[in-house]
Parts: sequence; C-alpha cells; structure tokens
Amino acid sequence: MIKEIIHAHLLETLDKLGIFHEKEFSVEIPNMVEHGDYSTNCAMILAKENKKAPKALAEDLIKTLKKNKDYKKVEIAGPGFINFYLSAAFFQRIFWEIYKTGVNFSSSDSGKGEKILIEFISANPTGPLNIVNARAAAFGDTLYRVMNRVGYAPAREFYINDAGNQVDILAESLELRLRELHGENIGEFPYEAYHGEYVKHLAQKLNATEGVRVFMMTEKDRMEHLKEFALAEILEMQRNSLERFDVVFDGWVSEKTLRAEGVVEEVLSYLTEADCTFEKDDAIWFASTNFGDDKDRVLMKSDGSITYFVPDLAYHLTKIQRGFTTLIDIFGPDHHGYVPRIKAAFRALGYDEDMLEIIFLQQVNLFESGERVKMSKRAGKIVTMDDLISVVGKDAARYFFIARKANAHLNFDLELAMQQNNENPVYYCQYAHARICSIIKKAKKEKIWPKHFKKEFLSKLNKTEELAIIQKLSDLPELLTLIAIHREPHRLTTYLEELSAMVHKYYARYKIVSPKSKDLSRARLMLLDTVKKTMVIVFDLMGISAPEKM
RNA sequence: GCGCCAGUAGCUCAGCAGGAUAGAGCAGCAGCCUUCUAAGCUGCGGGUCAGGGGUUCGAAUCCCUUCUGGCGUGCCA
Repeated sequence: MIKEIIHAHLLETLDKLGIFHEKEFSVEIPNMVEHGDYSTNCAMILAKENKKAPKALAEDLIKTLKKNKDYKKVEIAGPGFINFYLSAAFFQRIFWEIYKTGVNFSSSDSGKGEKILIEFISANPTGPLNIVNARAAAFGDTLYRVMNRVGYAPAREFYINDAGNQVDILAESLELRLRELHGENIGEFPYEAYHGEYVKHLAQKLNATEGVRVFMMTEKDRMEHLKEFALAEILEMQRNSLERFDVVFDGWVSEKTLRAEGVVEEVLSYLTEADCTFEKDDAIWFASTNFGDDKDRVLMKSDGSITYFVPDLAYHLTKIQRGFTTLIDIFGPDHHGYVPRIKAAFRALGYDEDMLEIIFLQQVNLFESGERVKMSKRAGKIVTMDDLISVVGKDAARYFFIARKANAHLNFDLELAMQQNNENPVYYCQYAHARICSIIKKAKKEKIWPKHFKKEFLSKLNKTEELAIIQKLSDLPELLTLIAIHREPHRLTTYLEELSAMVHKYYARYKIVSPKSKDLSRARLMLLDTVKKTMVIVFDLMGISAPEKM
C-alpha cells in the first residue's frame, strides 16, 4: 500500500512538472537500508523519452518531492535512483489505516471477480492419496484461499477418473485378493495389478458383509459390483484424507457421470466437425500435430473404447461452459507430456489456449535420518498422505508443501517436520504468534489493555523495529495480489518467517507491557495485536493453526 | 534423439518478473534467562549465482550454447 502511495505521488509530480511518462517504472523496497525505505528507478526509466540524463531528471523531481512532509529525506543515488526515507508520522498513519481495516486487512478486489477453476489432485480412485497428491492439496487449496481473499471467484475441483482402464485393474486386483481370502491359490500376483495392502483390506471388508455371494454372480456382474464397491470405498478414503488436511473441494466431477451425459460423443463430433480427426489402424485419431503437438493422438482405440484424453477434454470444455475464464490445472511431475495435446485441442476447437494454465508440481522426496525414503507404487510401498499427516501433523505438512515453489523438487525432511524447536520454521512462526498472545494476556492481567485503542497512542511508535514491522504489515496486500497473479503461494511462508523474526527480535529487545508507561505499552500492544491478527490471516490462508499457547 | 523442469553458501532454500555491495534458516564458533514463553535473541565466518557467449545505463533474473540431474516421450491415466 505504501508503494502505491509513492507511485501515485510520483505520477502526480511528473504531470505537474510536465515530464513524459509513457514507460512503466517501479517503486521498490531496496535491499539495503542505506538505500532508504523505498526507491524508484523512475528517472532512469524516463530519461530517454525526456531526452535528459537520469540524474538531471531526478534532480528536477526531488525538488518537488522534498516538499512532501511524509518523506524525511529524498535523495539521488547510484546511476539515478531516487531513494525515499519515510517519516515516522507517515508510518503511523499507514498503521492506523491497517488497524482500522481490521479483519479485512489485505483482502481486496484486485481479482475483479474473475471465475477461476482450480483443478488439483484428480488422483486415480485406485488407492490412497500419496505424497505428491498431498503437495497438490496444500498448494491448490492455498492458492484458492489467496485468490479468494484478493477478489477472484475461484473454485476447487477434483476430477474422478472412475471410468478408465485402471479401475478395471483395480476390480481385478480386488477379485484376486478375495479369492486368496477364500483359500484359493492365485499364483503370483500380476505385475500390473494393485499390490497395496489396502486392496487386501477392501477384500476383507467386502468378504465380511457379503461372503461367498460375490462369487455367485456372473463374471460381468461381479466385476461391476467389485468396481463399484472399490470405487466408493477408495473415494471415501481419499475424502477422509483430504478432510484431515482441511482441504475441501467445491466440486467432484466424475468421469463416469460425464460419459453418461454423452459429452464424449459431443467432443468427438466437435473435433470431427473441426475436420481434425482421421482414421488409421482401426482407431480414430486427433490430428494434434496440426496444432503444435509432436504426434497425433488416439481418441478411440481399435477396440472401440475411448482414451483418457477425450472425457478429460470434455471435462475442460464444461469448465468453460460453466463460465470460468481461467482454468488452472495442477499436475504432478509425470504429466507434462500431456500438455501439448490438450492445448492443441483447445486451439482446434477455437478456444484461447492461454486460458488453460498448467502448473507442474515437481516430485517430493522424503528424507529420514538423511536417507531418502524409497517409494514404489507398483510394490504398494508408498508413504501415503495419511501416513504423513499422522507422523508430522497437518500444520507441518501443509507448511512444508507450500514452502517451495511449484516447479522445484521438494525434499521433505520428516525429522525436521516433526521437531518442535527453532529448526522447524512452522514452530518458529507459530511461536511468534503464541508469544504475542501471551503478552496480550499479561497486559490484560495487569489492566494495561485499554478498552479502545486510540490513534493518539501511535505517536509513541518510532523505533526502527516498530516502523519496520509496520512496513512489513503494509506489504501484505500487494504480496497477496502478486501471489494470486503469479500462482506462487510459497511466498506466504517467506513473509510469515520474516514477520515472525521481526516479532521475536522486537520481543527480545523491548519490554512491551510496562505499567510505568502505559501509553507506550498501549501503542506497542496495538502494534502487536495487529501483527497477531495479520498472522492469523496468513496462517489461515495456509490452512495452518495459530495456537495461542505453546 | 526430442520435449519439459531444475542447477544460488557445507545442507535446505528465498531472491519482490531487469536494479545498487546476492539474502534467510540449519550446520560451525562465541555470547544472552531473578525480567511479558530460551520453541527465543545477539555476534562471527562462509559465494566463479553450473560453465561460456550475447542483449543494455544495469543480468542470478531475458536470449543463445555447453555440462549435470529429474521427469516425459503408450491405442496407461
């Protein structure tokens, strides 16, 4: 918010002085304190179009800028930067604005109500959710929460891939386990089948309620029955995992349902009408190479069944039909080969391919005692999302998952996440919050906590640390906007760690509650109370709890 | 082979979409609790931003190229 104020003031000044400003310039927080509280590259950027040297232009500007009392000092530095040093009174005024905004602080309408569909996880309903699914859950949900706060109209969806090949294999795996349970010798368990223990559990559960009845059905009925049973069970399992993770979806879209609604045929006919399909080797193909893909893709296999691509494309089209203007898909690391074909389809059907935005999450490596934990889906040796939540807890898991940008590999140190000490950033931040709560409690006990905070108290806030905290608070609205625009929730953790560090340092250096100087105490309490509320906002965006006591 | 992603301190990672002398945390060393939570704070050391070219006032950031690692390259999903 301060950046905007300075930026606006610069524009005003430029106009007043008749300086051209076609090109965009920026206002930034410099890396070094010697470069002021804020700086602008304005003079350097605009030098050319005004046919003046950057420094000369800067001279002209600061003559006028200096008249503003909000700036303690304005100076030219380096190749033509203008550095601003802000007055304490200005920071106090900013803080008062933040304070007055209360719980709505940092929320905005910068998203202009744009309807954005965020699809994530969309795991096969063939087993428990895994670690990458958990990362997607944390990432997608946090992105959703931030977008929601800054004025977009986002929605979260989970696409249930419940009609494909994999589900058949699941049913077959279940049947084998069931036979095994009845003492049948099933020989070696097939390689491509699902080896996980959960299949055995499903077999036991089904056996307990239905016993041999299952085997009295016809082969076809039995497979259908097993499929339905397994799907319902696993879906329930996945939902439960997500619930433990505080991830709620606005919609669950079933592939099977979509197919039943006839969308598959529709998509095929659209593509045919667009004249970009052909027949070869008894299969129907999409000529995706005409639209940038590196090979053509099968739509309908030679056995008459449909590939994954078709209903998925149909699903994406329903998103557009439902009025979403940006479609975000969050994919695991093994799906990027899929992008060109779906983008090609968008192009073929005349949609803007840029409305489909795909974010790739790279893989997650678990480490325990410095050793990488090996996972193998085939062998059923996966550390599940549930395992992880049980071991490290929801807060740490969510935090660690969003602490890295999407397209970086994530090394998840299980021991670190479990530690309850300063090495663990989750606790570092939560502790800062708990500390503030403790101070507030003490202030109330000592009757220093005022009935109402007054603007007058604020003149007491002039320590470097206090002004820095105010500045940090004031960064949040812009940060959230940027996080939403660039889809980078990881920046929340950086922010929170910085803010927490400021709190701990401030705490260590200054006495907050002091009966001898009540107004000063109150000013500081007012600051910390606002920090606390801000932390709660950020914790909530991350889906992490803000404990009052630790 | 081709495509996508990554390479920043011993380790894990930021780096505000081109800004000034590249930052945290951890690990290492030295200090701080009769005082609001020591799950904390203070100080010290640590870098060829993988290598090389280019673009410009200015590059970790953009372009080209080489190297290294991960993933993809099914009529699987």
